[in-house]
Amino acid sequence: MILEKKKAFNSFAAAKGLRSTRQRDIILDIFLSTHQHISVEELYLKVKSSNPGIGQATVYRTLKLFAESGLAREILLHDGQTRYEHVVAGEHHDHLVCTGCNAIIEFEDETIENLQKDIALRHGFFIRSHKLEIYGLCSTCRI
Amino acid sequence: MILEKKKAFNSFAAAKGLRSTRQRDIILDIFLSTHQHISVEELYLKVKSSNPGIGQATVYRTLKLFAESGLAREILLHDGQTRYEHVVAGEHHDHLVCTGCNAIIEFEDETIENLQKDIALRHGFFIRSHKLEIYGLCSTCRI
DNA sequence: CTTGCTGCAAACAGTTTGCAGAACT
DNA sequence: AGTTCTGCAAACTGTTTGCAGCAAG
Repeated sequence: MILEKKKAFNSFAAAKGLRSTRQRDIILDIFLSTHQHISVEELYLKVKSSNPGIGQATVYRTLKLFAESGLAREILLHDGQTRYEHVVAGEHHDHLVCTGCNAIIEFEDETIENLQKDIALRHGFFIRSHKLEIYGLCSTCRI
Repeated sequence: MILEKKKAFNSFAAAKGLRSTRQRDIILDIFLSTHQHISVEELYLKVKSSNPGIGQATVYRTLKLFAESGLAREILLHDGQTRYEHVVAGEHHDHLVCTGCNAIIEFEDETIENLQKDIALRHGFFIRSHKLEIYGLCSTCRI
């Protein structure tokens, strides 16, 4: 599945006339090996630890490309950092964000997705994407 | 209703031992007179036009107070500015955000709210607040 | 009179950009 | 060879903070 994602990005890159570079490969590998919701800074540190030569700006630029290619999605929480999560084709998950321990629990609910489509339809709105975040306390922190 | 909100803020201020100042009154008045989703910068410009002496830092600080008092809510869209919206007790609305013209359409859907409660229950999660944003093109921009 | 609040400017954090050299095709 | 990409550092943007003076209680 990681291989598929790499192929997907390569097609995107080819279609846009982008070059295949060592840095992009490395950053893609590391991004794909991470868990969800990594911040640019976190990813940059990971990248730097195995590849000290790679600059922060490249990581920023590359993540933007990933987002553009549909491989990743930018998410904004309330900590002042842009985070990126993996996009899994045909699947969309939303987040329960614990304000106690910052844990993020993912969930998916088809009914909610369908209701959103109804709402959009009612407003003549064409949906590109959406984001649902529920803030509160997880089972551990609520005690 | 504006008066009620002022009273609510004054109780909050009193409870926290905050002082009542000319600046906070002015900023509160202007905030309450605005429409939804105003950015700090926008509000600051409004404030400055009628009260040139008031500084930007005060506006930032005061809006944070409003959020803390439950009168306003911070929202993050993808334009790099923190915005504040009015909190209406017992009501919660979500947003359709047009990426074409930046229009924001509000909606409310009780079914979605209830589904969220179900999901939270299933995960042992205690909900404090939530945020649902649907991105796409509004009826004008999709043409 | 005491303490909190304000305005200013400087500091800050995250992100973007200009540019010269390196790397891909 | 011709372009795109990279790394660096500087620039930028939105926001926060330190501090001296001002104002509320």
